[in-house]
Amino acid sequence: MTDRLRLVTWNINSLRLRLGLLGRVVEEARPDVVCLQETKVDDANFPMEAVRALGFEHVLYRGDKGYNGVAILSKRPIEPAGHRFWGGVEDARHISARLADGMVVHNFYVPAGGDIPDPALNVKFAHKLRFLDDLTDWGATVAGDTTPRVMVGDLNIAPLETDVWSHKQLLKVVSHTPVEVDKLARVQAAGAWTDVVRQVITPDIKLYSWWSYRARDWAAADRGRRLDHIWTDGGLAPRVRGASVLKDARGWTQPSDHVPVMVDIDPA
DNA sequence: ATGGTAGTCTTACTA
Repeated sequence: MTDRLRLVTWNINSLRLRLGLLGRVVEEARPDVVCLQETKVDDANFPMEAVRALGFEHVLYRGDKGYNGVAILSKRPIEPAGHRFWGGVEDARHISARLADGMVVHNFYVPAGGDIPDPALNVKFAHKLRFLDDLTDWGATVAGDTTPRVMVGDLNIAPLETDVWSHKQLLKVVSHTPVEVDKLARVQAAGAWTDVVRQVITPDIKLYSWWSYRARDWAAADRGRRLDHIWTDGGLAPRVRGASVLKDARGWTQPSDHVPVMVDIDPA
């Protein structure tokens, strides 16, 4: 019998620059597992000693020099559960880990997709759409699996009207366009995923996990989007006891533009 | 109002 698992996902926007803020998240939230995106560090320079000093003895990471990069930090033993490339581009946007009870955690950093929401004019948007199609194909292969599955990360899509500050004003803005929202729904359906954050914080409530650096006053404008997600398979979803978004982290000194999102999962 | 800010491979690229 193990204790309840506390899982955090956070686009940290440079791990090395924000080791101190990671320490603050760890101190305040006491997570057992932390999934990071945009670590922006290649594997040779991963700050393993600093991460270990925060209490994470079990760490998996894959990075690119200066861009992308994902990591799974764990206080409990984990083993690698595979990784691959998505959408035909070889960058570090996926890593997965298996815990001792068999639960597999997949950590994703979906491409932001650039500014123009047209795959014919914007190769970054085309890559984002192909990435989502690959996630759908993959989901179909794991949907029947009885292994407890968790999928987290910066999916760079805000699917619900209450996931954005203005549904109408963002319909043509990459992250909330109908083509992306439709494709994310296909990913979710194919993999039989449950959005467990919205299971706890119901869709009638506005909820954001990202606020642009470009606002004069991010809190006053509050023009946020919910880009960071935690999904589980249907069997695991009833074991999710709580979900929260650590909005305060956006107001810390030299913050990431994303804030941590967290759930607690009961043992089987 | 087609800007604005932040981080890194820094005078260019990504987000």
